[in-house]
Amino acid sequence: MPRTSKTEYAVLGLLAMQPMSGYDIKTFIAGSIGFFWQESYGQIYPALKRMRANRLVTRKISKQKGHPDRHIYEITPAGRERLSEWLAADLEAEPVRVELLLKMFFGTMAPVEDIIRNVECLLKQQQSRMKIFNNVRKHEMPQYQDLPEYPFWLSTLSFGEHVTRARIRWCRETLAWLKNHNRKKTSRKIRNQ
Amino acid sequence: MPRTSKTEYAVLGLLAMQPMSGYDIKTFIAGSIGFFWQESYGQIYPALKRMRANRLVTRKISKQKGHPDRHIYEITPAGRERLSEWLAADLEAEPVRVELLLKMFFGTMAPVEDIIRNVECLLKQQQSRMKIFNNVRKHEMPQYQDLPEYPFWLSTLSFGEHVTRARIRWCRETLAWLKNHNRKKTSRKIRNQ
DNA sequence: CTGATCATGTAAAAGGTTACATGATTGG
DNA sequence: CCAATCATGTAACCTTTTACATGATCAG
Repeated sequence: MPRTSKTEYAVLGLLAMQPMSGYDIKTFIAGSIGFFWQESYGQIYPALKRMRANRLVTRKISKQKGHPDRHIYEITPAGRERLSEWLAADLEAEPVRVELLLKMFFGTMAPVEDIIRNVECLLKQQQSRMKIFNNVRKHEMPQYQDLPEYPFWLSTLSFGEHVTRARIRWCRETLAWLKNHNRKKTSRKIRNQ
Repeated sequence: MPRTSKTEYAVLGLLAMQPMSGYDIKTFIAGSIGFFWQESYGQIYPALKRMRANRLVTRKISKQKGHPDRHIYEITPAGRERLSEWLAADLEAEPVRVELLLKMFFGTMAPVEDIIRNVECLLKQQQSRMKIFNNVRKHEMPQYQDLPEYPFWLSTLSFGEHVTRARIRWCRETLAWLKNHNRKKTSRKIRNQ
């Protein structure tokens, strides 16, 4: 089991759905799995090159007038094999880095207002995420209802909703005590004057 | 506002608590913020070197018998300034990559058993995380109760609990339908024989 | 006429992990 | 006696982002 980069698995998976160009892959990712996975051209094109050299994909060139040629990549049986191996393999624990929690941990080193602003910032990020999820669930998901992929796609959305909801709740709770904390300090200051 | 690497902020924050060696920093991180932040020696030592060159920290050498000398780093006023700037700065949106969701998205390309195993794997990871949180909350946190840092440290723990609980719930829900899905397919197979 | 979209890629830089090199002490 | 702990750091490697280079078309 050769340890291929995760980018290659993402690309193989998409190509297993249908043949695509590097450009298509980028656009497709942004419009579907973008909320939990992203890739840049600097990753996609070299990955396609490597995988072609390793016979996991083949390439066809489709000429166009005006626009540059499209390089269409197709997955090979060896590519599907590699994809299956990865899908069957056990999940490794992923390291996480949450910058806001680092700031919270050092919370006493800054004015409470700064920490409040940071938590509010996370809250806004998560709320706008939630709005997107709501929209996708109502207006985009129904069109896939009859595909066999539908329940799997829905489950990725559901994961996003669960985690985002949890983060929003934490932000609200945290803001409540931070503001209380702030109020107490302020009134103490006033008393001391 | 020069954009320093996040490692430097983590290190500055720890040094603002007390002077430490690179080794101490590594050990401290593992035993406190390890669940949302990790650093390797390959990051810490070069960061200390850079920051010393930039006068954000100073170094004292403490001789020991038997063991190698300890290089104790102390934060400077310029270092505290840099730390404050970061604490006050707005949070940037962080890109995320969740490998399990990538697998879920391609769920129809693998036997359901493989997907089930993956979700169970995540569930186990999250459950063992939750056990650690429970332990920390009951047996480690109380000793810090009177420190001004206490509520901030507790809030980082609470974040972990919220998100982990959400992920555990998602795993349970997802396993329920995956197993149902599997049962239906199996019985169909049996009928077709 | 200006900026977005279509379309390919490369190169440099940043960020991070793992392995290496060194070597005494301490606990099982 | 062997493995872990203490303690410093570097080097090679892998991954990822951002900037660059090129250039036509199309919508406002």
